[in-house]
Amino acid sequence: MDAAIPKRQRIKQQNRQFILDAARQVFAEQGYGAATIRDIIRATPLAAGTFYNYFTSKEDVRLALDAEMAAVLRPYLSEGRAQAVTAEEFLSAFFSAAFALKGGTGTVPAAVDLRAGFEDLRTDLESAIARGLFRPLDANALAAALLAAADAIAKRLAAENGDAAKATEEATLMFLRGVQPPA
Amino acid sequence: MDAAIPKRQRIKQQNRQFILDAARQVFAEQGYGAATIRDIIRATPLAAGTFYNYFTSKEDVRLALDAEMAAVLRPYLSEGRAQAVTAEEFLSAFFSAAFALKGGTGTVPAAVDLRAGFEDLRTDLESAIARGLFRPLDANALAAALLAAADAIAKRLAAENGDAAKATEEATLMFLRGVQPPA
Amino acid sequence: MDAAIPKRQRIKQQNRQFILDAARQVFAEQGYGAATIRDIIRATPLAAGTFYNYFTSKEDVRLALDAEMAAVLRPYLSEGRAQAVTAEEFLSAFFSAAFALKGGTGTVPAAVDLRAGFEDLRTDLESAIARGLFRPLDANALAAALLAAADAIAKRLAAENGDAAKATEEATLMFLRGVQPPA
Amino acid sequence: MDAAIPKRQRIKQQNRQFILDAARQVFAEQGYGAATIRDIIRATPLAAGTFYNYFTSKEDVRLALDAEMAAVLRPYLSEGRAQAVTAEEFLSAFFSAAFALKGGTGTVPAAVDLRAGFEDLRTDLESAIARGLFRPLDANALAAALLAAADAIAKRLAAENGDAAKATEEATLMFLRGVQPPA
DNA sequence: TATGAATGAGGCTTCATTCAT
DNA sequence: AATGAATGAAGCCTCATTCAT
Repeated sequence: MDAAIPKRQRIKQQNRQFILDAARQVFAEQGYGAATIRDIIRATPLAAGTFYNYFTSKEDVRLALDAEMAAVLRPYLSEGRAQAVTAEEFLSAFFSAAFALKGGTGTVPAAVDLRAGFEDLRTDLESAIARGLFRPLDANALAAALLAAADAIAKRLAAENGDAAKATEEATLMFLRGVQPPA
Repeated sequence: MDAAIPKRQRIKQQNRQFILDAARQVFAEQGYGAATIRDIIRATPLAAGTFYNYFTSKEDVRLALDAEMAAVLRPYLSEGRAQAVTAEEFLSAFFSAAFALKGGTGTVPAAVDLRAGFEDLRTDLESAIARGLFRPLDANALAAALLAAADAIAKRLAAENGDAAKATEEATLMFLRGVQPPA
Repeated sequence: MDAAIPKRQRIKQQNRQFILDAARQVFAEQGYGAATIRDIIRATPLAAGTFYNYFTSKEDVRLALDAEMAAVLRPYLSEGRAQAVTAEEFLSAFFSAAFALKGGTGTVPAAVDLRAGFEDLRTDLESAIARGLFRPLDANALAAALLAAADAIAKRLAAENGDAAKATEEATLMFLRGVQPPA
Repeated sequence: MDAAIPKRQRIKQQNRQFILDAARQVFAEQGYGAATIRDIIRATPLAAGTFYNYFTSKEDVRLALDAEMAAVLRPYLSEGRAQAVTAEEFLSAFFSAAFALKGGTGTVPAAVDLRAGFEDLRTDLESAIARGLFRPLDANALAAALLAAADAIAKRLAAENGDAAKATEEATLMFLRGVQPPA
C-alpha cells in the first residue's frame, strides 16, 4: 500500500467523528442527562469497547462536542456583528446567521445548539453597548432573550419551512423597536 | 377509631407529597433525564415499593409536578396580565411577578422553573396581541424571549441581591422600546 | 401466617450464608485474587443483583469470611494451649486441634484456612515462652513454622486418610526435640 | 549490516526480559490471580500485541518466571546442603542462604519468593534423612516449616535491619534442638 | 397500604485477543 | 517483528419493578 495519507489515522479520525455525530444526535433526542454511552455507541457502527479508545466518559464527549460547536459557530455567528454600525445591522446579522445555521444549509452540523454561541454573543453585545449602538441594557439578559427568541423562531421555521429572510426582518424589528405598537 | 379514615387519607396525602417534594429537588439537582426513581425514593423516608402506590413512572411524577407548579403559578403569573390595558402594564406585571417568584417570598416552592408558565404566558401574549396591546409579533418567540430574559435577570438579582423594582422597570423598558438608543 | 420465627429474616440469613459458603469455595478453588463476584454468585442460587444486598465488594465478603472463621476457630484452637504446662502439651494440643479441624469432623466448615488462627497462636506462644515452657525463640517465626507444618501434614492426612493421633505425636516430637537424630 | 542478526536477537531477548521483569513486579504487587496481561504490558514499554510474540498467556509467563527463578535460586539454595555432614550444617546452610537472598545482595532479583525452592529443599531433606543426618521426619512438613520460618524471620530482618548471622544461628538451633527449654 | 429483598435487564468499563499497517 | 486500534465477551454495579410479608 503506497497510501500517501496514512490509513490508520484516517480511520481514527472517522471513528471519532462517528461518535461525535452519534452523540450530538442522541443528546438532542434524549437530552444529555438521559443519554447513555451505550445509546451513543448503538448509533454508531463501532463496538462497545471502542468508545473508550476515544473518550473517557459522556462528559468528555460533551466537552468535545462543545468545542467542535464553538469552533464551527464562532466565525459564523460573530461575523457580521463586530463591524455593525447600527443596532439594526447587529440584530439582523445575528438573526440571519442563526436562521441560516438552523436552516441547515449543509455546511453546518445539524442540531446545532445555538446556546454554544452565548458567550460570544454576550461579549459582542457588551461591545455594541459600549459603542453606543444599543441602549445601556443588561447584556446578559439581552443575550439570553435573543437566543431564546432565535431558537423559538428557528424551530417554527424548520417546522413550517418558512422564509428566513422575512423572519429575520420581523425578529430584528421586535428587538429593535420593542413590542409597543406604533402610536 | 372513629377518625381512622381521615387519618389514613392524611397519611396518603403526606406520602404523595413526600415523593413530589423529593422529585422536585432531585430533578432540580440532576435534571429530569438523569434522575432515577431510586434517587427520588432515597430522598424520601419511604420504601422503594411504596413509590408505585402513588405513581407509575418518573414521567408520571413529572406530570404531577407540572400540574402542581402550574396550579401554584397560574394565578401568580397571570394575575396582572389579563386586565393589562397597555403593553407596559403587561410587561411590568410579568417581570415583577417573575422576580417576586424567584426572589423567594416563601409562599412559593423554591426552585420554581419559570418555564412552567410558558403556555400561560404565550396564551396571554396572543390575547394581548389580539387586543392590540402589542404589535403583531410571533407570540411564541416573544414568550421565549421574555422568559429567558426574566430568568437571566432573576439569576443576577438572586446573586447580587439586587433591587427587583428597578430591574422590573429596566426589563419592561427593554422589551417595550427595544434596544435602539433614543435618537 | 402465624409464624413465630419471622420468615424474612430466616431467608436473609440463609442467603447471606449461601454467599459466604460460595465465596469460601470459590476463593479456595481460584484464589482470592482470581475470583470474581460473578463466580461467587454463580455458585449460588441467587440472582446477580442480590449479592449487593449483602455485601459491597469481594473484599467485604472476605472480611466477613475471616470474621466467621476466626469466630469458629478461636475457641477450637486456643482450647488446650492456655493451660498447657509443658511444651509437649502445648504442641500436642495445637496439632491435634489442627488435624481435627482439617480432618473435617463436620462441625467445622470445610476448607478452613488455618492461617486465620495465626494471631492467636502467636499470642499463645509468646505467653508460653514467657512462662518458660519454650526456649526464648522468635514467636513469629515459630508460629509460621508450626502452621506451615500443620498445613502440610493435614494435607497429607486428608489425601492419605492417615491417622491423626499418630501424626500429632510425630509433629509434636519434631518441634519438641528438633530434627537432630538421637545421639 | 553484517551484525543484523545478532542485533535482532538481542532486541528479542531484551523484550522478553521486559515482559518477565514487568510480570514479576505485577505478580508481586497484585498476586498472580488478580494480575492481568494488560497490567503486565502497561509496566512495559511495549505495545499490547507484542506480548503475544513472546508468550501465549499469563500462565505461560508464570512458567517462564518460575524457570528463571529456579535457575537463579537452585545453585544458591542447594549449595551447602548437599555436602552437609551434620544436621546443623544443613540447617545453617539453608538459613544463611535464605537470609542472604532476602537480604538483597544485589545479585538476585528482588522479591524472590522462597517457595520457588520448595521442591529442591524437600529433595535435599529426603536425602539428608536417608543419610541419617535427620531423624525420620515428614520431609514435606519439615520443608514447609523451614520455609515458613525462614520467610517470617527474613521479613523481620528486612524490617529491623537485623543481623543475618545471628538469626541464622538462632533459627538453626530452633530446628536442631526443638523448642524445649534445656532441662 | 408499607415494606424492603429478589430479580434480571442493562449501563459502565476493562479485558484478552486479533490483525491491518 | 512491533504497533495499537477494534472487537465483543464478561466483569462490576445500579436500576425499575415485583411481591411475599
